[in-house]
Amino acid sequence: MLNNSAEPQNLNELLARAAQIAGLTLGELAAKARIKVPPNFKREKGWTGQLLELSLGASAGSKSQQDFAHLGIELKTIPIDLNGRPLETTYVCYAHLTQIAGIEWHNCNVKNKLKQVLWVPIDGRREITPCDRIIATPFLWSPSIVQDQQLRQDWEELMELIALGKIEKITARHGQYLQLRPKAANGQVLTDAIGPGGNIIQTRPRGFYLRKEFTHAILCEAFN
DNA sequence: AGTTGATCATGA
DNA sequence: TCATGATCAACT
Repeated sequence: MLNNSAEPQNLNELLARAAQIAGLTLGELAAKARIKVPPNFKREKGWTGQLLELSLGASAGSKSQQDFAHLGIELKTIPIDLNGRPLETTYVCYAHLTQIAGIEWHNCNVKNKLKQVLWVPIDGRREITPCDRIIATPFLWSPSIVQDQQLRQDWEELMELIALGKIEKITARHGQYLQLRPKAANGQVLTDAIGPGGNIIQTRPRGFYLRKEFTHAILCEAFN
């Protein structure tokens, strides 16, 4: 998907653009971008996120940093139901499983990614065809002191297990707000990780995800 | 293979 | 019914 939209030069420009797409369907926004909407997301799972990047002028190709790096803002679409509840967990970033010495909460990818997020809630009910799904009101969010602490606690617990070579003991049930789950093209993909004896083992790549409970709280305070 | 964008689909 | 574990696509 090509990025033919100019980057917003400042925060107001970005927020103004975001406000303008509220209420549109994905079909209407796709028409503006001159791209086709898939009948479902069985194959193009990240299509909505890419449409929004394109429409809001996110800097494409800039990996491992925020979508709007010059503004320090990350863009996240989030599928919701009629009650405004999240339908899916939210991917944050890839989890490094080796060479984690020196990585602390204050300088980790999770904290950096979530410093400022432009959330774009979208009616994601599966009974509605992607073309007709309506974009709700986008809003800017930064973690509160409490939220930062919640994420930090889970992150530190997970990272400690990883550092102790217990990656294979970690399941998605760990962490109250932040969880670790497989993140790869398929189950055959392997990457290095720390083994039980401090040796290097092969395991499935993992990613950090925000639980629905956490994002629901974010949505609630935004629309209370 | 790594990392981004995520949702799918099956077992519990 | 729903979360976990698996998977899909693009790009590097």
